[in-house]
Formats: sequence, structure tokens, C-alpha cells
Amino acid sequence: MNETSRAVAIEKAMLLFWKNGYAATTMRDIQRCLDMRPGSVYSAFGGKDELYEKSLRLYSDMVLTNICGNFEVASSAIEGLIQSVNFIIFPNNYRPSHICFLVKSVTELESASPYLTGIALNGLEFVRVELERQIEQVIKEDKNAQKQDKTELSILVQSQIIGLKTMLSLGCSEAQIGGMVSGMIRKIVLS
Amino acid sequence: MNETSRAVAIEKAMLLFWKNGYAATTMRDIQRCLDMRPGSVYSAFGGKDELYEKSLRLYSDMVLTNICGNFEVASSAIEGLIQSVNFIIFPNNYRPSHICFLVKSVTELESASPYLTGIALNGLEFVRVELERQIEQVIKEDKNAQKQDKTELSILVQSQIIGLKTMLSLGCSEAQIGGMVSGMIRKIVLS
DNA sequence: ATTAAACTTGAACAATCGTTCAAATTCAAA
DNA sequence: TTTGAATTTGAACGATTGTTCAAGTTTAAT
Repeated sequence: MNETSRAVAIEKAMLLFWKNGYAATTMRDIQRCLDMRPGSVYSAFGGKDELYEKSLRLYSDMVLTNICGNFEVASSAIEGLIQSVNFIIFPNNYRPSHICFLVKSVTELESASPYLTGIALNGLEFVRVELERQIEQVIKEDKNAQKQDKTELSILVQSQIIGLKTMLSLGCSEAQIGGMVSGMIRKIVLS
Repeated sequence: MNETSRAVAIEKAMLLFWKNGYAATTMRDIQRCLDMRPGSVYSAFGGKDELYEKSLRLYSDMVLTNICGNFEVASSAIEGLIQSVNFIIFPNNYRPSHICFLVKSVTELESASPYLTGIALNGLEFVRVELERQIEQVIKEDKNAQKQDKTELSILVQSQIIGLKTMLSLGCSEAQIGGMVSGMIRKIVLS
């Protein structure tokens, strides 16, 4: 197993965990999905927990890379922030659930696995810090910006993102939610 | 098993499902928690799915009863709405997770059990409709109210509630989140 | 062609899963 | 006290869980 097929395999496992959750995904599901025999999976990735951890890290890296990249090329800070939020809510690649894999992991595992929960929390905190950085830029650029604490603003934005993504799973249409994003961000960050 | 001890048993099961999730809660966990033998559980409540369904319905009824009750006794509509939201975010009774049981159920089961997911979605829609009703009252009373569609406003409020509750599980302090509730509601509903 | 290291295979393991049901027990009416 | 129905019990079922490991296969250097 070379390096690229290894990366592909971890991504497949990640999508499976993301779709079904930790407990409902069996090692046999993984084996079938990766077309690998039990022993190979264990020798390549370790057990279920280790593979889940690798899945969490892959997902975290992907999200963070994308929202940092989008912000840099925007015409203004507020537009960059809105673009970042839109990317988080509507990632262009295939996704098995509207709900963020990190949030889903914390939700499922907070009482069962402090270790895996910690890794997911870590990824979410990195995202929040990046949002705070982008909000700071908006405040510097825009005279109309809120005078509220920027950490609080970043929490408000992140929680609204998590909430709206959840609403998509609750049956709201993508069009409806998409139409609300820009206004909602401006309402929170600008006065 | 009389009627009240039956209600107590369902509540115990609900708290266990809420804490551990559907897949990670075994019927043996339930049996130990209720101090009942396997056969008794099955004859009284049916199988795992039926018991989970009863748990969802109990939770839905409890939430809805409380937010309707709180609104009626408030001094104004906006205060009643804020009180309702505060109750959802900080219910006074014991709770095994900050994350709403209905949301947690949808998150875990949306790809595994359309039936149970549907029941959870139903409960959440009832809550949203009640929030919309309360927002409608605010708009009637308050001249400063937003002219935005009240269904959209209710989605925004509900998604913010879900988000803030999730943030509590992500490590934000109750004091910090609690301090943001009133401002956030006014920001959404009032101009 | 030989060899040793590296990888892959899949049958098998003990543990646990949701669920059943005949037997034991409890209960209430006569 | 007797009787028949209702409830409770817990051993047991087949299926499935995460994981292991001896045996088989592939790989690459000599």
C-alpha cells in the first residue's frame, strides 16, 4: 500500500464514519468499503479508534485549509468572512451528512471517549480561532463593525454555522438557508 | 408495574439513551438501569426501537410543555421569548448532555432509521412552530421588530439555540453563553 | 535462482449484541 | 384455599462485534 492509496483509504473510512457514526460503523463495514482484509486494516491503520482518529485529523485539515484559502482571495474582509461561512455550510465536495463531522463526533462520543472527543474539539477550536482572525480583519476594515468582544462574536458566528448546518438536516432547504447566510453574518458582525 | 413507575422507567431509559446515544446503549444497560429482567422490559415496552420512540415522545412533550408555560406568565412578548430560549438552553432539571436529545437523535440516526428520525424531526418542528408563534406576538407588540418573514426568524432563532447548546458541549462556559442569549435574540428579532 | 523481509489473507477467538420463552412466581377473584 | 390469569425470571439463542495470528503470498535485493 503506497502513500496515495493510503490517503484515499483514510478518506473512504472518514466518509463512512461521518455517515454512520462511530458506534454504528463496524470494522467489517470498513473492510468492505476499503476492499481490505481484517489483518491488513489493522496492520495499516491500527484498530477502530486509531482509524477514527486519523479520520478526524484528515477532516480537520481539509476544513481549515479551505477556509483559510478562501479568505485571502476575497475583495473585502466581510466578503471573505461570508465566503468562509458559506464554504463551511455548503462544501462543494461530496458530503454524507450536513452536520459537521467534528460536531457529530463530539455529540456522539463526549460521554464514551474523552480522547477522541478531545481531538474533535481541538479541530473545532482551530476553526473558531480562524473565524476570530477573520472577524478581527472585518473590524479593522469596517467602521460600522460591532464593538462587541471579537471572541464572543466568533462564538456567535460558529454557533450559528453549527445551527444552520443542523437545520439542513432538519429539513430546511439549501436555498432557504443559503439565502439567510449573508444577512445573518452582517447582523452579527456589523452594527 | 403501575402507571407511575412505568413513567419513571421510561424517563430513566430516556436519560440513558440521551447520554450514550442509540447504538451505544445496550438493552443490558437499560435492564440494569431500570432494574428489570430482559423479558419484563420487552413485555412492558417492546424492543429497543419502541423504547427509544417512547423516550423521544416523552422528551418532546416535556420541552413543549415548558416553553409554552413560560411564555404565558412573562411581562412582555420579547421577555417571554427570551425566557423560552433560556429555558431550552438551560433546563433546570437534570440533563445528561447539553445537546438536545432530539437533535442528537437526528444526528445519529438520520442514515440508519428514517422512522425514529422522523419522530425526532416532528418534535423539533413543533418547537419551531411554537417559537414562531411567540415571535409573532413580539412583532405585534413591538414597533421596532424586524420586518423579516417570521418563519425565517424562527429558523434563525432555533438554529442559534441549537448552535449555542452545541457550543456548551464544545467547552464554552454556561456563564458566557448565558450572557449572550438576550442580546442575540434581540439582535435577530428586533431591529 | 535463492533468500529474507514485508505484506496479505481469512478462519477463528472470546465477548457482547438484541431478543425469546418455558418455567417460576405473584396476584386477584371466587 | 383454590384456581386461573398475569407477570417476572434468567438461561439460552443465533448473529455480530473488534481483534488476532499462523499460514500463504508478494516483493526486492543478492
